[in-house]
Amino acid sequence: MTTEEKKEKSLNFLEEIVEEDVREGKHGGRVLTRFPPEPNGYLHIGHAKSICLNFGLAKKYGGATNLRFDDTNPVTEDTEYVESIKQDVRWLGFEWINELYASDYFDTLYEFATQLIRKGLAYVDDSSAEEIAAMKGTPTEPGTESPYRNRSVEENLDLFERMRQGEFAEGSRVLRAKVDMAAPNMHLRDPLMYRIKFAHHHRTGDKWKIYPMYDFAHGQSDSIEGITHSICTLEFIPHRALYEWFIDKLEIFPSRQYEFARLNMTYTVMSKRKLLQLVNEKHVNGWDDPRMPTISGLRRRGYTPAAIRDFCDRIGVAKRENLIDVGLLEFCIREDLNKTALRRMVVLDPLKVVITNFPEGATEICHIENNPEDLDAGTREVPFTREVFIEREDFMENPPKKYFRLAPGQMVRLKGAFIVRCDDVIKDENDEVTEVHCTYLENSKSGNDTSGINVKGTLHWAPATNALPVEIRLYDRLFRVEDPSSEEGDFKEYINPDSLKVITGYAEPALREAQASDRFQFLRKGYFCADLDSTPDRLIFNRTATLRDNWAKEAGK
RNA sequence: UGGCCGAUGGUGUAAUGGUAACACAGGACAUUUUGGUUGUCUUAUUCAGGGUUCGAGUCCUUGUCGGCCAACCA
Repeated sequence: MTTEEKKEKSLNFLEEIVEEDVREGKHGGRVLTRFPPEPNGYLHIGHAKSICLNFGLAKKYGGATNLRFDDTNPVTEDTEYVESIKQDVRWLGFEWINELYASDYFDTLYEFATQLIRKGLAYVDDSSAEEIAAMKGTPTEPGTESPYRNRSVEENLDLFERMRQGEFAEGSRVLRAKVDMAAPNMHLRDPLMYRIKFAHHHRTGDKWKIYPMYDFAHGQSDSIEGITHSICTLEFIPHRALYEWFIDKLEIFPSRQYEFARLNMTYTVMSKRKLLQLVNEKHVNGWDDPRMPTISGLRRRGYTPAAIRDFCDRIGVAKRENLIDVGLLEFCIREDLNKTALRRMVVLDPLKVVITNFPEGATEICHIENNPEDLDAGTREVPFTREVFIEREDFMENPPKKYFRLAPGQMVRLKGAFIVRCDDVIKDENDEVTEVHCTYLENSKSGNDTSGINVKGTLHWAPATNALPVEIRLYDRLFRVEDPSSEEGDFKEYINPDSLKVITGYAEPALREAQASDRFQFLRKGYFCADLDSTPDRLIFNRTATLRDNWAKEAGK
């Protein structure tokens, strides 16, 4: 992209805000963002949108980005997730300036809380969870004040300190902010700041018996780090008033929160809870199952970081709810791989073709380009023999009009080799075609074709004699419906039972070299990626995406 | 029936008071030794009514529709 084109692309609303802040010299023109995952699950494509936004915004305006783990709830969080998150962010191509943890601030946060108590803005409440919920009121009715709301500063300080010491049972007391029990915004009705939990924390161990809530951790963490623009999703809009209340009362660095609409995508689910369920209930084979919308799933499926970044760029950023067509993601990976993936020929559903006029035992070496989009990728050798496999669907005994493939009396080119004509069809007792007999045109070899014959169709093929069997995993969308979450009943009822088909394909010899995570275009079949479990003795390929298929559309009409 | 956020082609995103743009998807044609790629063309009176204005997708107002908010989750 030239600078001129870049300049012409209009800014999204967050870029406008940051650009104006920089122009006005807010915070001395400094921009610091943060990506704040909770380490309780794997990152998905929706997080990728947030990552691209946070890191992209900072980079564009000369700033930097912190990676901060929002680890304030020890019962759901784990270091396993910390590691996967770091790996995924790096794989996407981003580097943080600081690796931080909300738990690093537990001491400071405790001090902040006592400040609020001293100011008469926080109190220890002995009510039970049920009582607190009942006193909260409803969106249309104001709440009622807790009987513990007006304890003295001294008593609150004492009780809070004893909560920290672990003197009280879990759930017996909480620390609440004293805001406004009648506020129309429910989050302002004396929100909880701290709860008692005797849980082991993945970083602070057993040091703490009390843990801060999101609302008393996130904004303060932003402020401590000097985050200038704290970007989150729409559901946090009602939290913003509280975010600002704490910063105001504590008189700390004024980070600002901005909200954008999270990514939703067709034929999948995006909530961590639902993804966890798919994993736990074995509907998929783990977080990195290639059908999952997780970063690790997409990676295993064969997606490239560049394609995912391009996708995030194309979907844009706004504040309205959206449901992005998964077809756009597929477009992005096809566009990337079309330019870079080496071509190989693999027959997924073999039909034997005997070239009756080709000498038995003979081999004709064909030199075929590795990538027509990139001639620097060179060529490879493919041995042509008397017996080859073609795709079963590439032959029809009684073809419809406009069928350019093999049929009795019809001619096609075998890619990079010869033109062949179908002379005979061999069938078994069930009337199933078992073999097709052809003759080849000796003077039609690719590169020095003097036959003068032009054929409409070119088929991929593989030599049958020393065919290389490979395992192929054909992935399809995980759900049968566009938006499983909005359907009646349990979203799992809409799982696509055919989302994975495992077959054996027959490959040309050059594929033998494939290493795990190598990506290829299997000619006319799609993009495939050697699976993590693939070995030289047992090659396994995951289908990343099919090719566009205009014939399938035409035939389906 | 409280508060907040939003509404532009099938899907997304733009147009920042001056006559709806771009991408994907869909359709048509051309090119092609991948029915791939590529190229050209094509698909909208901006949720509805009222108002301000010479002029409104944009501002005001009312309504409609959608989303979010009453976890000791984040």
